[in-house]
Amino acid sequence: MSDVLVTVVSPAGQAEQTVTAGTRAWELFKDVPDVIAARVGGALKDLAYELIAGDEVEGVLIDSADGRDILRHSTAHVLAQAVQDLYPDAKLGIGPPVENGFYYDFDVETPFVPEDLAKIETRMRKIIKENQKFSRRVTTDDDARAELADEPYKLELIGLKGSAADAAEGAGAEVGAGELTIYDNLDRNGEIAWKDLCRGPHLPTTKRIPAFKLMRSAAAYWRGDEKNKQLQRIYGTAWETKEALDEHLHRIEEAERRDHRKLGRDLDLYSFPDEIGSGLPVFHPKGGVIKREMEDYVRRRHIEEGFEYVGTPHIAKEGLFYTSGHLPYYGEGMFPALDLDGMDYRLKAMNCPMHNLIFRSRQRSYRELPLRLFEFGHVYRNEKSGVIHGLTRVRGFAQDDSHSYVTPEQAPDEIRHLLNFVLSLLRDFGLDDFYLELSTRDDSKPDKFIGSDEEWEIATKVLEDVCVETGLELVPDPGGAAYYGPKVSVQARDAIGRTWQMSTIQYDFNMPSGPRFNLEYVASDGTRQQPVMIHSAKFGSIERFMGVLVEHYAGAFPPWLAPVQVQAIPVADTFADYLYDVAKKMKALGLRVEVDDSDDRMQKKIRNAQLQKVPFMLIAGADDVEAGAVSFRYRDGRQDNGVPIDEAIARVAQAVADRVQV
RNA sequence: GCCGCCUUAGCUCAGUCGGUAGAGCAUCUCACUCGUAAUGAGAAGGUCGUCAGUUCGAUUCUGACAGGCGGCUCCA
Repeated sequence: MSDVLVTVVSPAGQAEQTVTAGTRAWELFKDVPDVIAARVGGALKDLAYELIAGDEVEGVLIDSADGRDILRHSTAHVLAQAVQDLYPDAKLGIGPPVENGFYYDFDVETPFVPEDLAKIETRMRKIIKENQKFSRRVTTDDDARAELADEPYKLELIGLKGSAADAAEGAGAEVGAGELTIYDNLDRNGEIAWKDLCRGPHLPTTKRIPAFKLMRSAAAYWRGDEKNKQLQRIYGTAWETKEALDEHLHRIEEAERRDHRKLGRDLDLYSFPDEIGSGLPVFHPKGGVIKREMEDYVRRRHIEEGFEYVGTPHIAKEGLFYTSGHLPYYGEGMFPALDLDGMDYRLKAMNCPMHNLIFRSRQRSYRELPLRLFEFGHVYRNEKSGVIHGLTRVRGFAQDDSHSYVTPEQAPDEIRHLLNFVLSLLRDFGLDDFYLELSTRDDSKPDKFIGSDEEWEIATKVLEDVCVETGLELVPDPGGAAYYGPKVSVQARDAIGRTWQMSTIQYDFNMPSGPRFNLEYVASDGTRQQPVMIHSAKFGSIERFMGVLVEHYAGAFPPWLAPVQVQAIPVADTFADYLYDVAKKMKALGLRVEVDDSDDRMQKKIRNAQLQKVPFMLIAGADDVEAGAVSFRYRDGRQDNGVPIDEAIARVAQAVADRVQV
């Protein structure tokens, strides 16, 4: 038997090793139980892979990103096996790993209920305990079709092989671009217990699944297209250890604790009255404070950055939205028409048409450009009922919307200016971890976009160049553009690592054009030229941004945003007047102070202030009165007693002015 | 919009195998005047999401609708 020379790559470095022909990858790693797959020449392989001369082999640890994907994908297989054991008529869809877990789609007669999940989970544990072996087998298209004749969705995937990754998210996990493979699950006797069309790789055996949990079931359209049948999707999660699973479940609890819908109720910020309608929030006084602080600050910053504040109505004659292209291209997103004296009016879904009319209200000179119009424009969008979600997805909202009218030459600078402005604003609100997404046209759907190929190319290039300059991560989003132009969106990561789409900047050569608004300015040579317009929303929407801030801060706002900045608490009733005097001085500086003069005991008042997440508690009793001082208690329980009144006031005022967290 | 689940007091939740309901917190009243996360007592509060149907009788069973939740699709 001949020997083969392979290179083993490990964190320690590379080492050449001679093994006998027929040696399998697992033999290189038998001392490292956490290795569950191999990376050979960059490609992931099963541990059963047979080494050939010249291979560069690296062990894949179960707790690495690739290792977790493999673990989760294998767990998805176990899920599918369990489902078909219990529901033999279930047809298989796809079952890829996703962030923090996996899912598998099934076509079943009756949808799964929570009790079914419990049953399936039990069955899965049994399969895991049986220590079934994942065994890879190469097949041909024709053989696979014969073997999987009862699996209509798998047959469809075989037909899509190679382009599967484009055809449906996750389908690439089933059929790769290369050869077609089936994985057999072999029981102790080597009998095939179950099998699935799959690209792999997989764990060596089911017993290598250390910890998993089924999370929920839901419907999902086959291949992500709402024209297709809905399959029943089961979501689960799997981890390298029981501890890692527990941590994951704990993180989910933490996210629930921060849910802005719950905190909005607890902190009396806003509500969603049924009587008004789905997706139409109302802001209570405390939410109103946050909203006003946000608006005041952003309005001021816009003016400092050269924007002019304008105002436009919520409703307009329908013709305007034909001119803008909204009705033909965005019609299903708009509310139905209201008939007034035989004339159809529409609630606006975007502010740009109105701003264009302001631009067009008189002749414009090149000397005025860039002309920057800005407002908090309230827009109304007829969102499908199933997508409405707290403040982050609503039907009526205010955009901090601006339109910059520029010459084509000015466009790159203006976009740069806007992007830096956006990022600085988000940082001011405490978000400082971003990436950018560049949404471009879907060339296969020309009827969804207006304008020429050349114009799109220029616009996209300008946006891309500016994005690259920022040095931030840039993620492509093909097909995500607005109908009138490509878009950059700023995605911000919050305190617990979730990302939110906030700001957008869009380059638009279409609306100013002849067939639309026919916007013009007089150039230095006296000719009439068409400006480019750049749409930009910094928060995206005030509502969504507030929702994100609530979750980011878990309701514990920095003082400048906190609805109540100082809660004054007398140790006993007799000290209330003393605190009223302090509060009066603070109010004179514009600070938001409340004195709790209720009948509650001070301990209860502290508890209440704590639950309301007030940044400063100001406590005063006999000791403080005697010293002309007050005592601070902070949200983390920290105390600072006997602070002279003037110093205490200055301390609060400073924290507000500096927009810092305390 | 689609699929599943859910809807009992302001909030969180019990409960009624069909005979019109209960707790804690919050609210109000009274007493207590207290040094860093819940003082005590009492009161008030619900046509059990809405509308139909079955029934002697429906909060409970059935259906439709509305709203919510989790996904899918979509999106600021």
